[in-house]
Amino acid sequence: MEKKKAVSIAVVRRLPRYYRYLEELLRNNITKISSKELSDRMGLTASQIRQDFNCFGGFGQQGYGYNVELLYSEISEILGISTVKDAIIIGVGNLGRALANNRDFFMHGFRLVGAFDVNMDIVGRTVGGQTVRHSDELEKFLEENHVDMAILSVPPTVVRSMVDRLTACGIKAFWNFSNVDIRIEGVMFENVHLVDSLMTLHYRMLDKK
Amino acid sequence: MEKKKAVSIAVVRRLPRYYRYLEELLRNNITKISSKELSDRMGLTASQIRQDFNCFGGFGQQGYGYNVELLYSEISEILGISTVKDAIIIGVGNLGRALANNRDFFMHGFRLVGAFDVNMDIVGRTVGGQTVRHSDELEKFLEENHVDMAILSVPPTVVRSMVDRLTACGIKAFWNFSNVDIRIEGVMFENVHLVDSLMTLHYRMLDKK
DNA sequence: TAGATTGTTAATCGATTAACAATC
DNA sequence: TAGATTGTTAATCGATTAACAATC
Repeated sequence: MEKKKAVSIAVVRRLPRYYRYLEELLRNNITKISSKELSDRMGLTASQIRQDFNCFGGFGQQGYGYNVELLYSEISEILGISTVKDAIIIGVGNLGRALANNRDFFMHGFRLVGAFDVNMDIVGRTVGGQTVRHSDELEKFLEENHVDMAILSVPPTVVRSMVDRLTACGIKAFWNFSNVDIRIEGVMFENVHLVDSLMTLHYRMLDKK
Repeated sequence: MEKKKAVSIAVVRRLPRYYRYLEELLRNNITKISSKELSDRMGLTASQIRQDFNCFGGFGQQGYGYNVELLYSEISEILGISTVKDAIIIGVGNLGRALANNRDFFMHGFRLVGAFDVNMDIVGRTVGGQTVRHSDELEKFLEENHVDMAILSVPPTVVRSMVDRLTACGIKAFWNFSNVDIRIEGVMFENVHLVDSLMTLHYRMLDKK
């Protein structure tokens, strides 16, 4: 019925970027933009931009270009910004705290509904508007509350068992900062492997010289 | 002379992953592995693994497979782990502090040699073994010290001017957390756009249902 | 209407996968 | 030697770019 050949991951990963650039255009009161002009700003080809947008429908007008406001709202719609999903954070160390306290992360389709840690010095503190609970309470919490996604900022050694517990409770999406790859059928992992990113940069710096 | 057709970015981004998996094999005292076996563990094809390694040379042995220790040391060599580069961090808010204090990030080819912020509440504190300096001292510091790379964890509004100042002082590599894209000829940006990552996850979660 | 720019089909390019001869 | 598995060439697949007819 709504079959139209799945949108490739390459396209999906460009969507937030389009969203950002359109946001900026709006801020600057630019009402109209052509694929050529946008491609210059973003460092893409005009052709790619038109191809990308046409995965979702024809948002432009021949001879004119794209209406920025319309395009922005279409892309917001596609990204589903207005559909708020419930997230919890597991591991409230330095990184976890930074993530939980960053309002920016929770203005784009997610809200934080819980925070967990095993460290008794941290349990009871407040991060991102949530009182940190002990990880032992996880199963009980998940039984009583609706949660769509879990942020993983725990040490690599405990990730696997944590993911097992969470998936057992029905969690099917993870924003994973643990630098460990996990693949489970039907479960979605968005990995942010910071060490990998850093090593890639390092390699490219050597390469350059 | 050492011309052999540049290694594609897709391959480069897999290198740290190979490195991680090989590290784990070593930890488990596994001395030998075939491309097939590694491909099962990593969720790649054996063919891709052999292609990837052969961008850098033949590390295997027909009929046997790969010696884990040798392969690990070759990949370490390729990634240049032992060549330590000097990094500074600009912006020591929640995220900047988490990055600076994470020893893990500075055990893979980088060391932190300076930290800067404009907030007087933060200037003078210690993060990642460095006393936070005021950003006004940046140019003087860069004149007197060798710096290869700058970590950008400042608000989006000030990134551009900060990058301009840093590139004017000769910095040619950035680990960029600011969620702003900057492109400058001859300057390398490794972007970690956390909000983009989160929005991508959000989209994929909607898509699923 | 003429000019501009889209939507879309076709061509190209690059990356992944398959196949197999080389060889340990 | 026979079996296994690499290194490497060829085939396939998918994503990007180019081209152009449709149309505002």
